Amino acid sequence: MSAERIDLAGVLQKTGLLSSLTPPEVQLLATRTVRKLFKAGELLFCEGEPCSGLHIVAQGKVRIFKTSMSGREQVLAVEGPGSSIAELPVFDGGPYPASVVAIEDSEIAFISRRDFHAYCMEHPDVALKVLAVVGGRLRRLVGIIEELSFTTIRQRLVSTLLKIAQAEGKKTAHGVEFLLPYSHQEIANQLGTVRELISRNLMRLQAEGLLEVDARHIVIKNMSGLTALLETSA
Amino acid sequence: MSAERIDLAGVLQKTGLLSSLTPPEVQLLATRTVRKLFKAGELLFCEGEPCSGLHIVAQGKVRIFKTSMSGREQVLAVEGPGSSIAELPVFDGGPYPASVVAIEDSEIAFISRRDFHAYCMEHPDVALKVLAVVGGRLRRLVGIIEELSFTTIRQRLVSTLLKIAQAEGKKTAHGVEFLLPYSHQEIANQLGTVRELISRNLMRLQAEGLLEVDARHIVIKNMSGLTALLETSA
DNA sequence: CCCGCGCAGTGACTAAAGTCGCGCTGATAC
DNA sequence: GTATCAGCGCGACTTTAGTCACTGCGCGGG
Repeated sequence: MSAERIDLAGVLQKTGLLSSLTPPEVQLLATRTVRKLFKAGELLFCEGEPCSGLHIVAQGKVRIFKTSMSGREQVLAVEGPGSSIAELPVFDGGPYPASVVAIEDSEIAFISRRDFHAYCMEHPDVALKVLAVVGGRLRRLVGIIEELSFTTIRQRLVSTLLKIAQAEGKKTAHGVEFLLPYSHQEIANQLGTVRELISRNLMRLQAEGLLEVDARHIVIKNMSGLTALLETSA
Repeated sequence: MSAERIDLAGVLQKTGLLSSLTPPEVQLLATRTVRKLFKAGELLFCEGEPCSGLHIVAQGKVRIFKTSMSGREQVLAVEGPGSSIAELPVFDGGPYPASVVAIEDSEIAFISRRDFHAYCMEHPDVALKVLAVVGGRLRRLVGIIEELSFTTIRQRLVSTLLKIAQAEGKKTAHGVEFLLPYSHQEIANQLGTVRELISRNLMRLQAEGLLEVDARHIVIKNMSGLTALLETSA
C-alpha cells in the first residue's frame, strides 16, 4: 500500500458524492485528501479497528464482509468506483463494523474524520448526499436480513443466478447461457453458507431440468420454473 | 390516529437529535412539525409505501419489522422516545423498507420531507446528528446479519436471555431470576424463527441444568455455562 | 514430467430448523 | 358458568443446513 498527497479534483468529481460542488470547492476538499493504493487481496481495514476517516473508492472494487470465528464469511456489499465506504463510523466514532478487502487493484481516496466533518458543516449538501448513500446501504442490508431470515439457500442461489443471467446472459437456442463470474466458494460467502451447498443445489436444479451446469458454464432451460421458486415465499 | 399542529419545542429538545439547537431554532422547526397519536397495535406505515417524511418517537415505543409471505416476522429494531425512524427514505426518496407498528400508545412527531431537507441545509449539525443516528442503526443491522448467518437459534436465544437478565434480573439464592417481558412468539419474531423453537430450546437449556423455566419465570442456574455457549462461534 | 494446489463433485452422516397436529391452561367475555 | 381465545408444551415428522472425508480434474512451476 502506498500513500501520497495528490490533486484529486477529477477523481472526487466522479464520485457522485460531490458532484454538485463547484470546482473550487472540490479543489479545497482535494487538498485534504490522501490517495492510497491497494493491491488485489489487500485489506483496507479490519472489523473492530478504530475508525480514522472516510474512504471513497476511486478505482477498482472492494468487498465488505464479516467473518465468523469458524472461518465462515458473509459478504455485506461489493463496492465499485464512486462509492464511499465506512461512512458511518466517521460520524458515530465507533470502530469499523466489518472488514474491507480490495478484490482488484484499487485506488482509495481517504479523508480524515475531522476534515470531512468540518467540510460537511460548510457544505450541508454534502452531508445530505452522504445520507443518501448511507440510505442505499441501509436498504441493501435490510434486503440481506430479509433473505437470511425468510428464504432458503436454494432460493438465494436461484435469485443470484437470475441476477447474473440478467446482467450478462445471452439467449441461445438452448436457453439463457452465461459463465459464472465467481467460484462456488465466493457464491457461498455471498449467501452466507458453505461451498458444498452451492454445488449440491446447482446439481439439484439440474436434476429438476431447470438448469444445465457444466463447470462454470450455465444454461437456464426453464426460466419461469426458476422464477416460480422465488415466489413461494418472500 | 389523530393529527394536530402544536408546539413541540419540549418534545423535540428531548430527542437528542436536536439537542444542540438553540431554543428559537427548535421553535422554528416545531412550527413545521405535526404530532400524531397512535394506539398500541396501530401501524404507522407499511413496507413499500412511499415515504412522506421523518418520524420521531416522542412518547411510547414502536417496532420496526419485515414480514414474509408465509407470515413470519423479523424484527429489525424497537425504538423508544427520542429515536427517529425512517430517516433514510427521507433522503433517497425510495419507499419504506420495513413496516412500523406502535407497541404502546405512542406520540410521533412528523416532519415533512421537504421541510426537514431545508432545515438540514440551514443547520448542518442536524444533518450530522441524523447521520450518527443512522450510523447506529447500520451497526445494529450488521449485528443482526452476523447473528442470522453465523449463529444458531439456540445461541441467539441465550444471548437475548442474557441481555434481559442483565437489564432486569435479580440475584437470589437460586441464581439470577427474571420474568420474560415477551411471549414466545415475540421472541421468535426477534430471532427470525418460529414459536416452537423458542419453547424447545428453553426446555433443552433447562434439561441441561443451565436454566429453570416456569412459564415466563426464568432462573439462570449456571451463568458461565450459558456465556460459554456463545463463545463457540461469533 | 510430476508435484502441488485451487476448485469442484459426492457420499454418508449429524444437527438444526421448520411443520403439523393436538391438548392443556388461565384469562377474559358474555 | 361456560365459551372463547391466546399462549404454551410436546410428540412425530420432513426438510435444510452443515460437516467430514475423499476423489478427481486442470493448470502452472520446478
